[in-house]
Amino acid sequence: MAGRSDEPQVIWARPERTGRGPRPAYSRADIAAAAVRIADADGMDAVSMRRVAAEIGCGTMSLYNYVPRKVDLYELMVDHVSGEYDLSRPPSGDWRADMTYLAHQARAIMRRHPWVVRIMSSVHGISPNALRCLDWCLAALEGLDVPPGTKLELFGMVNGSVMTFVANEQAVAERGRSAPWSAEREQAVRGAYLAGQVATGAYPHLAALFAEGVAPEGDADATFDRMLRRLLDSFAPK
Amino acid sequence: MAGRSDEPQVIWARPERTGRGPRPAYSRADIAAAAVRIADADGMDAVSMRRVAAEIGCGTMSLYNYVPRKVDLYELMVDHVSGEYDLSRPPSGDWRADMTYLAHQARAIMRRHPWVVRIMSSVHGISPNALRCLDWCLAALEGLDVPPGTKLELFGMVNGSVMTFVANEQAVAERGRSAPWSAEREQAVRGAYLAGQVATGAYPHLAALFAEGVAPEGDADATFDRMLRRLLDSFAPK
DNA sequence: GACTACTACGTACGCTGTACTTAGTGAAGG
DNA sequence: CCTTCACTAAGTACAGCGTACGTAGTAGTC
Repeated sequence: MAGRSDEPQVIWARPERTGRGPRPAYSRADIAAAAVRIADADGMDAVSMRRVAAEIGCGTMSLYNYVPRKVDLYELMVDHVSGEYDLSRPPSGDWRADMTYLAHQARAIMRRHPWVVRIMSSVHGISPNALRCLDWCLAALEGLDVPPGTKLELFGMVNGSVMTFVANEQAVAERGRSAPWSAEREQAVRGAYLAGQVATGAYPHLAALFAEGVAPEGDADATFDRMLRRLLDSFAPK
Repeated sequence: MAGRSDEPQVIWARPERTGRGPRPAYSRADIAAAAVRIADADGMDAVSMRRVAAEIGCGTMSLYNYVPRKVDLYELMVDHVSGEYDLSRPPSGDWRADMTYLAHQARAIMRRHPWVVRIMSSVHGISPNALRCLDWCLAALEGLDVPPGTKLELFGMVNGSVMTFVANEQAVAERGRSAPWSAEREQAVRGAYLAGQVATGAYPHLAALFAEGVAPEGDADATFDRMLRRLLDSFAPK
């Protein structure tokens, strides 16, 4: 019977193996890896239960023995790529540097697996690799003299801000990719629309910004670091 | 023919009425209102093209004359609720207070329409009401002496952070709602799982946090304001 | 009045998540 | 050792999705 209703809702609270009956043919790691492979190759929309089952080589419904619901598959996927954090070296003692190190890795992971940002919000954040990451973070913040709750807030805000930032980056990058014509053409249409709206006079301050020639916003990496530095400073103003 | 491929990808760049042919029977506002009504009542998953079409009283495929793709419906929905921002009074002159005012409204809107956070990331942010909001924000930031690009960054970070915060709030609230048993039971299972993981000794610093008795995190409103204050301070440290 | 862009609508296709059923397997308890 | 039964594996089926496409009718433009 698939998806028993007296099971915990969180997949991590389910033991992977109960010890009774035949040995499961696949591991959670196998399944996660397969799903990640599909998402990397063909995008998140290509990740269906059927497709993942086919990828690991079992029947569609057999997959439900391992993954009771689709969202649990998301859990596995996010945990799997969270394993890409390199936390082998212990924190340096400079918590700002350590948090920056962590944030840069988070951004790198999200760039390597763009689909992560789409499913991250539906994930519980208590998967093994999430806890591993949190623990390293707490170690890094040992020297920071703030209440424990604030450390969790810091962790959450850094993660959230990185996600928001990358989501914006992706949105900008995506703008044209799906256009039937070239990206430039679509960008031009957007620009023309915006210019038209501004020209109506309904948005005077936005018009002023445009007239002033809004900054070319420079390097994305620089903007990212600036954002991050601001955020960290806000927790311990010097 | 529905969904012509030589049309702009952004619905806002499409005129609502071209002047040729029969007068459209419905307006974008009608459609947006209908979709919002459904989402408010039965959740985002209930918002399908069929259901929206039925709600406004037309055939399913007729809706595609107004809304070429599903994501465009999202645009209409987000713009519609963005109309709930009260920007009737001009900015006060105190940009921190004004941004706080804006952020509180954003949070209120997302609490009134929980589904917004799920679709907000797939939206372009150049809808009429988004521009109206941005313009008010720019007016509020007139007194802040930073480059124009930084003002846009501030707007983006505030919006993004509010979204992240509310998404977390919702995730916590949702944790138990979908459980077959009571929310407490599920919470207990989660807690037991976490305790078990911590007890393995794999997460020493997390264990220390638990042992120390992690702060009960107090009022969510207070946490929100603290987060916001930090963010604003990070743009203009006093 | 002819033309033509537009609205309106129904049918149909391929896909989704997953409830339910049946059969077989192998470790645990007596 | 043998019975028991929780477990794995798989297939079938269903309700619903987004939307491509074709057809018919309508109302502004030349």
